[in-house]
Amino acid sequence: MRISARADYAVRALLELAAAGDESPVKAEAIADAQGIPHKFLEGILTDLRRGRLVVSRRGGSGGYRLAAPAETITIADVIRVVEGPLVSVRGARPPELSYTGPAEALLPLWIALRANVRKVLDEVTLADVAANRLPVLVRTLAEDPGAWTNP
Amino acid sequence: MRISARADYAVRALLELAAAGDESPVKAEAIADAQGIPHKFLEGILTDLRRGRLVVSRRGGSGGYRLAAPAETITIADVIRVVEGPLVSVRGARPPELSYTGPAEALLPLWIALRANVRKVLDEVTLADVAANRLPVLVRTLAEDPGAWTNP
DNA sequence: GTTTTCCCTACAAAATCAGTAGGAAAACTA
DNA sequence: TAGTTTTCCTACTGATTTTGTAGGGAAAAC
Repeated sequence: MRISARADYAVRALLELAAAGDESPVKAEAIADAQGIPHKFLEGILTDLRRGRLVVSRRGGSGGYRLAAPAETITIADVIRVVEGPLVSVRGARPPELSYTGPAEALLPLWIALRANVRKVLDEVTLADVAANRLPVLVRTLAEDPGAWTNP
Repeated sequence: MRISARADYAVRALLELAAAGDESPVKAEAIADAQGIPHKFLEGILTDLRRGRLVVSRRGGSGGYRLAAPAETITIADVIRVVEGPLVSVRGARPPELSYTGPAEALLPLWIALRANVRKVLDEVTLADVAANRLPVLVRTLAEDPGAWTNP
């Protein structure tokens, strides 16, 4: 289960916009520099985000990108869905589209539960939460468990 | 965040072994037929599972595969780690290896929390649980929420 | 009218995914 | 011992996805 570079970059780009506020747009190159993202690659990602209505853009001298909605209303799950598609998929299909037989029958509710627990984190955290370093209590609790940081 | 065909097939193959019990080994072809998995592809997966010490094999007439340990002691996370590597990775790296700057700093604890919540499901469910359709209460509860089955 | 910046298309190397093919080695059976 | 069965090993292939790069066109600001 991997988060692609596209998704990671998309979230970081939006966090820069969330931090910049609503006064003036931020240029793609400024975002790329701030977060160390290849600038032409980022442009493609920003196009996806615009088509997904998460950002609005303006061209010209004092142009750039702004969030299309308040940072408090955009969740991390929203971002991943725009750039990566479904949050969780199994063999390219969403869990409800799968069918299992024999001893594997209970796999379907398992994948559903997995997706539910992923949503519990990504659907609850907004860009504003991350940018201000104020994660919801549930998420803080999960992250504060010492075992959560050890590798296997 | 996707579960690959390899991982899905691996879990289903092991569930067939869990259901078969310990008496006699199950042939690769029998597993492939039972679960509708391409047989030569499955052979490669079973090799991984053997190298990962999740199954043992025997050749010849009455050969086949058996679980290397009781089904109650092998978790779904174990299986995914053997065939896919780390449970959750971001841009190919495990969360603790990442570093973020500026407004993205709180992304690291977020990915850690995400991984922790994935583990809460996959580390707690064993092959025996799924094969017998007796998922742990936590997982049942997650899967029974009606909203968990709706797509976006 | 010039500059700036987004916007669009096309391309491409590399990795991953999902298999296939053919046979060698080992174990069992008779 | 000979023959059958099944795992085990190596290699290969085609499709898709990922992660970018290159070059220029269109709109907006100044």
